[in-house]
Amino acid sequence: MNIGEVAKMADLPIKTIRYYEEIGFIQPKRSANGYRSFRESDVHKLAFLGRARSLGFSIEDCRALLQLYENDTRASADVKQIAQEHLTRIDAKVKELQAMRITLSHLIEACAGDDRPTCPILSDLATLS
Amino acid sequence: MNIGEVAKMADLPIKTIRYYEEIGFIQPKRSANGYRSFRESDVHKLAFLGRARSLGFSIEDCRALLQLYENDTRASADVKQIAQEHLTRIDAKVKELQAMRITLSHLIEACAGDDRPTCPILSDLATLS
DNA sequence: CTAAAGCCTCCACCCGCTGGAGGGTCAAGC
DNA sequence: GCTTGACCCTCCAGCGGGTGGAGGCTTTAG
Repeated sequence: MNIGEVAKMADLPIKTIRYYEEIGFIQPKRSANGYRSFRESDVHKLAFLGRARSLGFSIEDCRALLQLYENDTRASADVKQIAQEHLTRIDAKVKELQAMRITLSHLIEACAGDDRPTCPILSDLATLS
Repeated sequence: MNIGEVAKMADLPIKTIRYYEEIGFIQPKRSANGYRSFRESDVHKLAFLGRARSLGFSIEDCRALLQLYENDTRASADVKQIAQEHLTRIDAKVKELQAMRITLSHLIEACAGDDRPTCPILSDLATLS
């Protein structure tokens, strides 16, 4: 399979697939013309990576997950730990964003949003903490 | 004032202040020895920027906000619009993270997390969508 | 035979800093 | 006067995770 077909099957941009090869996620062979030649298993790996990335796992998490995926003697505890740590990071991020959200929505509510210069949003930003 | 003092007052890393000069947020003069020489107004601007950044505004948002801040004839509507758009982006991000969170927490719950290789997390990731 | 589509490599860029190398300057203590 | 250490400077590289484009092959369709 050529890269274009694989890109459609794994639902990933061509550039991303080449990048994933560069960082060692896959090692497709080359045809005589220099084109990458992908196997079914590459498509599976790429789909796996795409799904993991869409759940927000970092590239390094993906690398670890991929290794576990390919390791028959893995312990599910190792997978769970990676996922758990990632969930913790997500929760932290959500909290951070929600804190911003609250402050911001209060400021927006307080702002007249007309043609006058007085603005509680700017006043807040200008406040020395 | 030298950069170190300013960094403490505005609660920003020195590197960040130099970067903010580089991208045109401030234009401190130079002393004879080549050191940056900051005014009170620079400290105010930097604190403003720090606060805006901590609310998640992008650098380009900050640039616009700073211009409005310094413009006596601004319309608060312009400020409000920037804030509103930013809030919308935050909401989108929160939703995205929460969707990940839900999927991920279900998978984690379903995973035994022991020394056996069977793992619903990996099974899910490997599922072709 | 030609045009378009597809593939290749390589390099630069995005954001918002951050770290480090390799240096000059200044204030305090001896 | 000299050293030490804290400051300051510039310049370059790198983070994550790709993305865009230039410039050039190859393959395929008509």
